Amino acid sequence: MPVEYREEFDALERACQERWERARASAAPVRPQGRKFYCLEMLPYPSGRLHMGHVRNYAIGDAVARFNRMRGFQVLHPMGWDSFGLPAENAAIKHGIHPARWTNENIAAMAAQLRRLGLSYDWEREIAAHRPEYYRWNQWFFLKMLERDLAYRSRRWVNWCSSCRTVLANEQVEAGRCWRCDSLVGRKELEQWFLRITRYAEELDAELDRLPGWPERVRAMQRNWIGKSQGALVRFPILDGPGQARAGALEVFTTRLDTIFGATFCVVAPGHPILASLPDGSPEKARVRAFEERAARRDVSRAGAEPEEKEGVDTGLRAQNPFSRERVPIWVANFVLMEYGTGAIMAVPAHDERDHEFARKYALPIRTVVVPPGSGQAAAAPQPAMVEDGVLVDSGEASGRTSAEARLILLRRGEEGGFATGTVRYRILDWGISRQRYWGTPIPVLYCDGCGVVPVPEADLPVVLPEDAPLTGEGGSPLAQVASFVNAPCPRCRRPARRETDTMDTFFDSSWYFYRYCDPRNDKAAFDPAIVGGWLPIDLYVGGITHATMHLIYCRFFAKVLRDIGLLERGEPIRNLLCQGMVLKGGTAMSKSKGNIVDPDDMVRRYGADTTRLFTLFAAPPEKDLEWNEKGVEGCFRFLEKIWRLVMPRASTLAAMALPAPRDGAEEPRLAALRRKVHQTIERVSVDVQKRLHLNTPVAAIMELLNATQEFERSATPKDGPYLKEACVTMALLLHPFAPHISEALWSALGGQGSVAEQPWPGADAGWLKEEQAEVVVQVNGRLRGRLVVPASLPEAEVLERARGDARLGALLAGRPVRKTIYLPGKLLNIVLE
RNA sequence: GCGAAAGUGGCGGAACUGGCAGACGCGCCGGACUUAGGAUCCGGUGGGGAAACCCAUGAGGGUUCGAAUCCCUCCUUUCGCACCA
Repeated sequence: MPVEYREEFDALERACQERWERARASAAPVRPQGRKFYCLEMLPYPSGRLHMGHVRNYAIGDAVARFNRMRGFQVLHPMGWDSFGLPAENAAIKHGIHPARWTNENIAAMAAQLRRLGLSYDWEREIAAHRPEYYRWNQWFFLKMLERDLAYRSRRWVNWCSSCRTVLANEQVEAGRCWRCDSLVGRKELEQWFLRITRYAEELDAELDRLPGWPERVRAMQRNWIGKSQGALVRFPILDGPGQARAGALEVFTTRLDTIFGATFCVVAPGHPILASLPDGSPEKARVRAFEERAARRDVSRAGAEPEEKEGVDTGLRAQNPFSRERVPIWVANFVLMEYGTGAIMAVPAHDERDHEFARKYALPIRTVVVPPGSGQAAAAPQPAMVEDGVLVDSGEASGRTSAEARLILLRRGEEGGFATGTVRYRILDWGISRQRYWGTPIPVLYCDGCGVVPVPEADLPVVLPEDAPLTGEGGSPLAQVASFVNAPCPRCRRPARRETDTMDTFFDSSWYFYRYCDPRNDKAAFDPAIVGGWLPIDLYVGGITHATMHLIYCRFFAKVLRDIGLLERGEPIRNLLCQGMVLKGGTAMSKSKGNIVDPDDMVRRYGADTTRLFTLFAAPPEKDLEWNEKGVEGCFRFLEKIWRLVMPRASTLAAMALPAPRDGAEEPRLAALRRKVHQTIERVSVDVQKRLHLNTPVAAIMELLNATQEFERSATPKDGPYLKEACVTMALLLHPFAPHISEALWSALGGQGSVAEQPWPGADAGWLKEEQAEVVVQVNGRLRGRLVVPASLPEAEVLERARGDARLGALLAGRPVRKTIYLPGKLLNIVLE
């Protein structure tokens, strides 16, 4: 009695994994020769336990990696750890475990889980962000950016999470709440290090159009985030204010210069510098100050929430519309943002909803200057605002022109007059990277009373994170309390200086790790550009959609910086991006709080790695959410059991046989049908994985082949052996990307030499893909009326004759003139009657 | 509101360039083997109809010999952005 799969899978999978490891089956060469494929999955945070989202992510990547290895590519498929960050520090505060120990133990546990899944990583390239030999290059990149004025220090209002006691990037604030702990985000003013990502805003935006291998929604999200908008800066001279006349001008940004003759007032944001010019002691100043204080208070908890009621006060300042020469009031109001544009706007209530709402509330004038094309002069103010482009009225020389023309005409005039400039603005802000945290990369600068900000010399890198910082969760940066770290001589003057005590945002770590994988043990440089040049770009990057705007913008920014430094050839590191869907249970994401977690270890114990992986691939296409279904898992397990039961009892017999010659069996329908199915399956699996990146349909195709082979086997005689063998061997090969362990067992049982992983991917024989006897679908007036089995090459006229000869079809066609026919050879005949 | 994606059996999903709707799996129904079956194997399974046929891919229209697929209008869901001037 042969061994059942149920009893065998665990030992079998472990044995395979040991063999692969011993044989270094997944090791990539230093430099690829010939065709290369860089297959990458997003760097995980070592939380300590794998979840199903990880398993799905890695099963997808591994299927693609194994497939391409068999296709003869040299595949780089690495894995590592995004091992700096808050949870390690929180664990230290809560349980008194040192972050390093916690992190290392978690890495060991998760690496063991990954190994048990049989993922084909080149573990010799493993990296971890918290190791000095890695983060030293963070520091080196930071120094390079400092040299190029891409890193700078600035005092700025930042998002402050009082629970995590740290600064958050805008991207880390979701609807006014901390992306990790979900508590309300406040504001605080701090000296921060920034990276000048805005210098690359234009390129980051423009190149989105040249990333055809990226999902449209990710590109849309990035476009939105970068927020490019074309417009003009217009200077409104200040005419007078409370108590006195004054010089100067208010600069506003607008994308609707065509509406400028309708600008009946200006609005500045709270905190706008012009407000400081109000004379102390004036009632206007008091009014404005009171308003600003109210606005600032509200700002703290409302960031990202619903827009609030528009409010403002008249500053008493008056400016002149440089186009219409009209005198307009300047207001301060809560709906204008200091962070965007110039922090000041011209308000055109007739043609902007927000301005309209504000003007109604405070009874400010509303003047129509754009009307829909074809309508005459509009007298009354539109209600609500008419925001679309149209034709201008009451706008001087631009009257009668379209909005688009008017924008050009007015801009030219403004430029000639010296009061307007065409410009482009971006919503994206510079990337604040300072974190008041311990478990991160120390920022390599010192502060010297004599020399100011002094970078740590390259030769002194890495600035190593001290081990003994007090982690209490209170106070500012833990490093500030480590005297032996803080106090260091100034590299320039040698006098006592203080080290920077903030650490880097961990997105810095993950912005360049995929270069390091190419050259992971280099201790002279972050990487050798020649080696990286051979492997990049990443041919497939698989990860969650959650990183669409943060990680995936930062790493594009890094690529451009590294290109400009001369380390990279290209500024876009990722050719194809696959954002896999979430793994759900009961319609929602698995989470501890919902108690709906499915434990990967548990699945592997009960069904094995192959089944667990197979289910995550089979149940849904990669980019869609996947609903976990235990019955579906059992279905996948049954599939592997069936193939096992088909092959194993016959394996030794089949192993002794030869495969059939290329055209053998062509005359006998049973044999031909099986061979055709074999080759059609090869074709389907190959095309779906390679061209469409669909992994559920290839699995389904192999299941079909199994069903066909089982049926064939039931009526098989000993002389059918070679054909049965061909089907079984093909299944063993095709299955390898999806269920690699069982494929090895089937392969060697069938007499295969070496590992399946080393076999060339089977090619479909074109001769078997063509059906010789084709089933032609016959339609009458576009409706399905019958089928005919005919030789595939039969001419149209004869197919029509046979249709007439068919009892049922003949009856339908009899006596009715044919207007025309449409014939797809071997597939379909549509007979259109009068 | 703006942007993106998606609506197909009881469920997950398939249908590549417009050409047999529902592959494959789950579930369900029936049968075989069995002391038993929640194991295994075989058969069936969109709806209506005795049948010929008819109806059916969110709704309605259109293009076409032919539409799940293309076009228009609308509805719903998910995601992202949201006072960005």
